[in-house]
Amino acid sequence: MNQTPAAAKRGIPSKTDFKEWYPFIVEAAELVDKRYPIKGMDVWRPYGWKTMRLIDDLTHSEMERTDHDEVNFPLLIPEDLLDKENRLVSLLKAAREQGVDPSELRMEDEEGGFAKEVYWIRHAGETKLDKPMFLRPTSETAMYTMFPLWIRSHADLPLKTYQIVNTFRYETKQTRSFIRVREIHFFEAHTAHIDEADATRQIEEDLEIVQNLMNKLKLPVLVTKRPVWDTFPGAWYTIAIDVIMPDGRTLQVASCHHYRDQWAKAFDVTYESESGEQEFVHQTTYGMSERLLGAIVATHGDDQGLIMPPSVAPIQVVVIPIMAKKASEDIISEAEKIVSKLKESGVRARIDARDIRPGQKYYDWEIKGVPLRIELGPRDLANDSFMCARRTGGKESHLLSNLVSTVNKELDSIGEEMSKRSNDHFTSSTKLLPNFTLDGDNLVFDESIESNLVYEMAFEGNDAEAEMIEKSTGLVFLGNSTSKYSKPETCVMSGKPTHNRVYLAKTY
RNA sequence: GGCCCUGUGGGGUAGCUUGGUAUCCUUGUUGCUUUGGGAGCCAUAGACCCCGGUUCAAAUCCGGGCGGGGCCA
Repeated sequence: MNQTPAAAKRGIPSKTDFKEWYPFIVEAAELVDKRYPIKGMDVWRPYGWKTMRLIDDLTHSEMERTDHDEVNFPLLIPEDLLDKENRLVSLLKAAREQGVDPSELRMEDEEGGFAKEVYWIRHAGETKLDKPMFLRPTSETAMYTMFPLWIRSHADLPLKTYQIVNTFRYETKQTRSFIRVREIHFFEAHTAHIDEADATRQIEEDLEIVQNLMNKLKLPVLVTKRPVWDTFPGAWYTIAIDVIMPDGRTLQVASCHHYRDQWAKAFDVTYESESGEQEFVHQTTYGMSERLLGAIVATHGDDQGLIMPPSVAPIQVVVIPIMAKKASEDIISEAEKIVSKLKESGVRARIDARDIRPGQKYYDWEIKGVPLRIELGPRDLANDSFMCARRTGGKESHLLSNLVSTVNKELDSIGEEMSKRSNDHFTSSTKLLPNFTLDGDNLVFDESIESNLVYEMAFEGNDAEAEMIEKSTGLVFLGNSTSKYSKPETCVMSGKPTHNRVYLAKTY
């Protein structure tokens, strides 16, 4: 592909070569430093960490809005609690495979859950620990050990908690910054409810929160109920939120689990109802991670570097003084005034007064994706104006007297342009599954299946039919979309009328 | 989980087949020049992943570890 001179200068690969582009850009924009010598554990650099903190801020305020309380649990969990979880997961898995009610099965010791991907602590100094501990891969077991102590009566419900902490999973697969890591920057909300219906309402609230966040981050998403065979065994059902990456593969950026009372039974989380009975609570969880940042990088970036959504850009406006030999002090002091005015009005702005050529500065801030650049030189000063260059393209002069309102308008229009671009990509990446004929267990398609697209179809078939589709296309079922067909469509396999809109994709 | 490839200044690379003096670009620093509104030039700094083996001699060959990348289930 053609590279612009700017991209060639910095050695940025073309975004069409996403496998090269992504790892290059996360380091070149100084989000992370991958040179730390442990696989899957990158160092967050200030610019990347600030961005993540701003994303977390959006999460915090959504949690606040919906009356969740923040907690902070220990990183270490004793071994016996994992056994408890594993027994539960094995039991539920077995029940699902045999198609029976979990309560009819006995709990047996069997490997399951996260057992194979946890980091163990077996020594303290030279001393072997009597009770080994592990680093949390997620906090269900830690939290549900405490929930019974906190929940006594129906008046204690609903209990809505969350935390943003690091969790650890020993990934054996290839790791990728933000997308697959071993130390995860994890958001997890855990709630307990009086009954199944109230837990279901919680899931609905979670999905509303997801929509609010994604609107701010300018990320269009697929919301699907995962197929049974792909649901976490501890969950009754899972709703997942996926972003379509530039190569057409999907990335799961959030998920909500409805646990019903399955975990409550394993951890004995009960409350006394109004009628004085001991009842099990119904629980949900909602999780997200730095994958959100990965999705932002991948979705919005271009051949020149990142483009940060104004809502989470650590620097929304950078002011570049264009010096002239005689007037440079005037120009710098005027540029500083602009920055402080913007800061007062709540805009994240900074000056770049380094003694290097302006062109170099432009490259630096473009690669970091600063949405708006203000240039201030002698010509502008003479006209009481400033130059405004959008990272999404375009550059105009505006009057200094309208500084704050102009900047806010420009930031809004950058956000709109980003939405438009990401929606266009989303729309053009989704296609109806082509017609096919059956040849034994194999589907023969009229048109070839593109690996860089997400396919949509009406589906009401069984697991065997789903497997045939997966094998023939090389894609996997994301699940049933939460936005169903308004009128019944014909199932591609069984021919039955159905409202189920199903998505197929290659996944990360 | 299985198989394959790979590791050279801060970043990207040549050299490895056939063992002996490490190449070029970029970045950093310094200086010059330029109409400081997306320049050019001088000088300078900086590297063979780690441990072991073979050898007079290892970036190069062999083994292991760690790191990186790819493919399959």
